[in-house]
Amino acid sequence: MKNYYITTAIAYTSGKPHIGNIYEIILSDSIARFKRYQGYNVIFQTGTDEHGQKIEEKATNKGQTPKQFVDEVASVIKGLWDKANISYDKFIRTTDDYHEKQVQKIFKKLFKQGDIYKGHYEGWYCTPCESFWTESQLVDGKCPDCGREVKKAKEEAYFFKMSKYADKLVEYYNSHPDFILPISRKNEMLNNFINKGLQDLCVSRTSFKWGITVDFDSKHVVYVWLDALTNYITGLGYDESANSDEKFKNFWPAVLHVIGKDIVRFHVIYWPIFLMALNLPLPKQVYGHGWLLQDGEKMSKSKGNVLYFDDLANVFGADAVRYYVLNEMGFEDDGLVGWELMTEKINSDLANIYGNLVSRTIAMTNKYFGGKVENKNKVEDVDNSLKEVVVNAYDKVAKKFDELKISDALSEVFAIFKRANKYIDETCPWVLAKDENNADRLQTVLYNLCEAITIGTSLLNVFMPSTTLKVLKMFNVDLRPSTNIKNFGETKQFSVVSNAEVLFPRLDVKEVLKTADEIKQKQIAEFLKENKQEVKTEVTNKKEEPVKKDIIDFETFSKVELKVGTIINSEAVEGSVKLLKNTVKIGEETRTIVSGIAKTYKPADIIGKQVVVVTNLAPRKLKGILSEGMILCAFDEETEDLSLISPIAKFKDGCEVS
RNA sequence: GGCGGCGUAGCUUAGUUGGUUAUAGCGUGCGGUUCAUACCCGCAAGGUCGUAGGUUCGAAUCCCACCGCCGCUACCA
Repeated sequence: MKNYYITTAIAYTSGKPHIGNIYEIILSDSIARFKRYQGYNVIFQTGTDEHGQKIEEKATNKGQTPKQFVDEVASVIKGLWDKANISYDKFIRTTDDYHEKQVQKIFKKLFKQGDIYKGHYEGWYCTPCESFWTESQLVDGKCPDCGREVKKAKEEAYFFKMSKYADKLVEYYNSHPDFILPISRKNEMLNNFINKGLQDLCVSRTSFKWGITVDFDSKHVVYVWLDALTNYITGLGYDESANSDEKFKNFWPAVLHVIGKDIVRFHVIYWPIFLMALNLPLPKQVYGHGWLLQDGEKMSKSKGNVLYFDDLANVFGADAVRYYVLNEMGFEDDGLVGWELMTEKINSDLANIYGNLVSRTIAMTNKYFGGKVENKNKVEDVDNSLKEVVVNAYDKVAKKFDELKISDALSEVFAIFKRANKYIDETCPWVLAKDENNADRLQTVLYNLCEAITIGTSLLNVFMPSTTLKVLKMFNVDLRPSTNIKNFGETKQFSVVSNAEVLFPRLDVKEVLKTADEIKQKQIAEFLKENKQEVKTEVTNKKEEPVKKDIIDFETFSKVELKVGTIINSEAVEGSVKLLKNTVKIGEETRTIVSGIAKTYKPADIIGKQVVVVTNLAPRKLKGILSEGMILCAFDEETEDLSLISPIAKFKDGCEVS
């Protein structure tokens, strides 16, 4: 029997996951179930990523230890996974002791063999937040989290030599064209990272404590990706000193890592390189799926539009929600979720097509034959076109699974039910029932329907595990295994329940929206409670309006030093389209200021012009040139028109603007 | 700004070695049916295939330009 190891990304325990997060788990679950159905020996692993500064902070705010905090969240997550009927074989937590131990060993090994070295992390440091930011992360040259001043700082840190393995990585990409799916992601990685030269990755932190300690240098904590990514091997019982479990030996490398498109980079660059350094085989495939968007926008608590699996499942049922997300998300694109969309889709596919088919078939079997039918072999031409669809379904579904086109696989299954509904119309059982002479033909027709439903439902099981078992029970048959899923006529006799339970009741959109609104109000209320008076405006403004900046007092404003200056020289910055390097005379001093105005102004246009300069702005390097200040401009967001701001009258350089 | 992708019916979307009348689902309209969860089946309407050029006997498909949207990334102070 062949082994198949599939993983999801591990969920970050900073809060309750929303429907978009759990989509990935449902997707992986249906793949894992299908592989088991095909006879593979499957290990399906999921779990939680529990370290990091953010969690440390959240715990502190709640007056808990980080461990208490993650224990709570992890159990919420596990509960959700269970509610969604996720058939994981292994649920790993990065706080599990065997994981922590191996991460420490791995870190030490990589350090000893020289892949990890000690250096300095240079960046902009925000003291109150205790965090480092890169130049590009800064907002207005300030801390993106709290908006306060940052200063250049150095922190001792460990780095991983990425570039050492770049060639080998590219080689692997080339020899495994399906390694990264969808293919567009691969090009992004090559163009943006690998071809431009890989930067060494910082793999330790000293700015917070909640993580796995570097055991030979306890000031340091292993940085998140080295910690989190290794879960894929530690979960199988990997041991750095060659005492790995049998499970690891049999199941590594993973056949498939299912992840969100936002973390592709970590899985197709850093993770393979870590594995190379450990001298382990690389995973066969990494699939970066799209996102579920709430009516086209990202979910946000402050808008009250975050959809949670349990809320949805309470309205539609867990299987119906699974059906919706699996059907909605394509292979490459993002998908849409929303209460109205879900109601419509579930009504049309599950209630009308599938549920109603089961219902009418059972009703007729009871009405005409007291609930028992067998194959009387009174065959007509129409039967064959029904059978053809049913018998071919399995191969089609399997092919779609191989291509990871899961929503297409689902459509192939539904083709059976659609064909069966048509078959009823073609055969008109209620007409046959009027003539005793047609009894055998009528029974054959109903038998064919029961058999088609049995096969279709067996295939549907990997998508909707619980409802499908209910249906099979209603027909008093077992799930048809893959070994004879193509044998139409396998069942000798059907003996159906006398009263078919309604599997998927039709839902009224208005009723659903009423419930949705209640949930939304509750969510907003909770959000406001958590965040007190903050961001109230965000809640009421549904449409994106230009962000109004906060009112500042005079004192804050007067911190900004503005002066009149004259541009005495200006030249284009080599290799840049937008930037001009200007020399500005401000009173006695002259400064170099780089500005993004080259689209509007040529150097000759502005030499000699007077401008207003922010003179106490932290210097910043742009395209390698140190820019000491900022020249004020008016800017039209829509037209991208731009104009320098000058004093109306010729003025003395160096004068203050206030 | 760089690299990549996309733009097809009201909505979601199929469609490359260029080749009769350009898919399919939802929604809409009409008809049929009554076993069924007012469901199912059939038919129809609806498209200048983003815009404007070019190559060709022939372009949704290939080429060029432009407009719009998206992804990654960057020097957007």
